[in-house]
Amino acid sequence: MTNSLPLTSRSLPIALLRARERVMGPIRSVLADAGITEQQWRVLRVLQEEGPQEPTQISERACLSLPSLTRILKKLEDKKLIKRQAVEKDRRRQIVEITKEGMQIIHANLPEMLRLAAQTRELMGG
Amino acid sequence: MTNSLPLTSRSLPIALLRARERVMGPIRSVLADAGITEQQWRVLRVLQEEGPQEPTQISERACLSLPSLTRILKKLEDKKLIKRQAVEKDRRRQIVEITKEGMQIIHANLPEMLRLAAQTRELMGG
DNA sequence: CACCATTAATAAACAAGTTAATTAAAATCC
DNA sequence: GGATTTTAATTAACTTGTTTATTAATGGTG
Repeated sequence: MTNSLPLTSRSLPIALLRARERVMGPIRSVLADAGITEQQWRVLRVLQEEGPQEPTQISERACLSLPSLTRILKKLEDKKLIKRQAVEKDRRRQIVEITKEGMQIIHANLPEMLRLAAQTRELMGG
Repeated sequence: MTNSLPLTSRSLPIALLRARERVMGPIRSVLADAGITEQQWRVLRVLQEEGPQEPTQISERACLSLPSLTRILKKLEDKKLIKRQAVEKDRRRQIVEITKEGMQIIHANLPEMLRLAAQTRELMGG
């Protein structure tokens, strides 16, 4: 039961999978208690850090495809963690913004999430 | 457009996502031409390398949860790429085996897949 | 202005990940 | 031997990933 990830020829993709699971498992657990998913957290975090922005930009920042983001925004809107407003100049666009309820979730979980991120850096050798 | 992955504080999980996509994108493309998915390939590959075995063992080797594996085995069976036989001594168990058709898919794609794996090692710094 | 290409967002279809529950067979324990 | 626990596999419900198609608005060009 070592901490090193095997990087031999054919096990490489599997090593990536195991590393991902080792990192994301505890993160999912914390977020499940908060009632949101890993991807929903990423979207909220982008909005909290960088302010209101358009879906295309969010998808780039949060590393989510636009189709996935569409669904996620719908769920976050249902939970009232974000809100949207139309852009007048270009009616194809919209601006997404985090709500007060969304900010509360961020503040309640950010310290623990940062702790887990630090732990991850350690796992990966800094 | 550098090749290095940013490992700063909060971007770490996102770096993992980007690395994963950079690695798996080309792999998915090759396998799509062969008519199977990344996970189906992993299952076939385990069976080809290690011989017939039980689902629990496959799930460990291929890094798939048992529920996911159940579905994947069903699809591989429909495609006639694997076959199963019951275990007499313990009727909860079964033995999964790759078929000739399954082996053909392996042989047709293994060289290119190994090439991509080598490329991945290089991307990750060997 | 009309036509065509481009862009932002959404929708649809399928495969997989995750968690929790369920089924059925084996093993254990009294 | 019968009740209980454990184990292998499956099922169910929900969310996301991926690809392709679609909708609607904008931009550009003749």
